[in-house]
Amino acid sequence: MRELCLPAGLRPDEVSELDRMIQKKQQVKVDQYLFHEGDIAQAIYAVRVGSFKSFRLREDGVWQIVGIHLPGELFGMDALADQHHRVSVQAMETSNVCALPLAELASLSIRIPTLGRQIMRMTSRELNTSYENHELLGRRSAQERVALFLCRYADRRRNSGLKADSFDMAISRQDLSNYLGLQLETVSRAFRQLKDSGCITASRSLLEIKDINKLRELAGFCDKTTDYAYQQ
Amino acid sequence: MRELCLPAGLRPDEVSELDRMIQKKQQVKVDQYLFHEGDIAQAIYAVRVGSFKSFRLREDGVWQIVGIHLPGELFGMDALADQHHRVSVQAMETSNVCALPLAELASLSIRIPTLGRQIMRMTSRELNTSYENHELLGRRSAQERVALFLCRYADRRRNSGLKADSFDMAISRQDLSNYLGLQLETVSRAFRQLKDSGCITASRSLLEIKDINKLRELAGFCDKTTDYAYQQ
DNA sequence: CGGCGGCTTGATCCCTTTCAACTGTTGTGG
DNA sequence: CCACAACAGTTGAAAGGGATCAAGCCGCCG
Repeated sequence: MRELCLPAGLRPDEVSELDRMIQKKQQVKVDQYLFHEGDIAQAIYAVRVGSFKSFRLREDGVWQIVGIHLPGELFGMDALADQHHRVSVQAMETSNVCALPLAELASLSIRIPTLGRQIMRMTSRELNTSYENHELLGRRSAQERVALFLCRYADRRRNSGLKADSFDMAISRQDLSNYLGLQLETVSRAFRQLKDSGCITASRSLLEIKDINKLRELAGFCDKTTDYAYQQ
Repeated sequence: MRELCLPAGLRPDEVSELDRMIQKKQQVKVDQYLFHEGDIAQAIYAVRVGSFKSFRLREDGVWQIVGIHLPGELFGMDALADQHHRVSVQAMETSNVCALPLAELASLSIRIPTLGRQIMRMTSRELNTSYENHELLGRRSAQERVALFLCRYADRRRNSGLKADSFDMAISRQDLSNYLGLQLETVSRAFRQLKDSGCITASRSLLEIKDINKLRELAGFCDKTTDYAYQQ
């Protein structure tokens, strides 16, 4: 827990109190569900290792991925409105999460006001990410979407202290295309263009960013994420 | 303030304490800014009357509307992550808001824990709305987007206690098309199809929903918003 | 090795965009 | 009160980009 951003800003004794509260540091496998849409919420979750996807399912079986969660980020706050989850969450690779049980959270956040504010901050951050996704999907070409996604994905990895110029994307093309509102084949073609223009190399899942500036340019330059960095 | 959903769940004395805190009940005109992207946050806002749009601006002058706020809803929580607003907000018609100054909010929410939780709830709700927007933009035809937008817009009006079957949309076609990630002309044509199929009538800004079921059907049926209503 | 699944590539079609003209409404000033 | 400009929205025709359908490729695992 200590390496997560959640405890940032807490006093040492508060951190250890929080540490005791953490129900379990679960190990989860690929495709394992943390919870389903409609479930009564038990906890919110902090990613330690790996990555997760949030998605909504329609009656006709069509699903839409609406969020991706990397180490250091929180998810499950969708249920804080009415205790019901509005998305399902699945691990995209072998991962590791902390579950923060809601029951204990309520009492604890009275004793540690900073904790509640910290969760509020992380939720606000997730809201902004979702707003950015809206921007990503609104009136952008396929190439721009993919390039912009890669830029932001790399940025978020960097924020989480992970390698950002060469890494293994746990997201399948299937999931990525769904997330970006495109067809699988279209994403594949966009990758080809990016490869041909020399700003990335990509095999099945290993991605290498060769020229971040060119990538940003192809993304339709609009990334202000580093203008005023998130404080924690 | 009393008619807003924010005080719901508070004790009467807490409500009056909150009432005293409310800085001012501002009257705002069309296109008036509440704050700009990048601003240091002063407050979060509760809509009393009218409607607002949140949007992000790119360096090249292209903007993207990422949120719409109706009476009873809160906005400005985008700044709770790091005190900087990540969107700009403008009134879409003559409106009325309560500003909840952040400075006082911090101290007050310690005395009234319910208040903080209520704001958390509203933020979670906004997050879900944004997730729904992602779903709206991902792989949907123009007609589906417009129809689904109208369904949800009507639902949200109903939740706010406003007329939901016949009303005046303050959103211009320009803004609506931007929000939906479509071209102005495309939205116009989608409206025509919806009119021709008999589920709505629409003049410049007056909209009338004649057949909500047919509208839902054309939206590609996927609206689960009433499955488990938001508790307040 | 053989087969499966994930990904790539190609060819065609269709929906949305784009460009352009038009309609109708609002509002202003003579 | 009408003329006119300015603006918002509608409609049409043509072009382009992504979707769709269909093969083919390749890495992986039994």
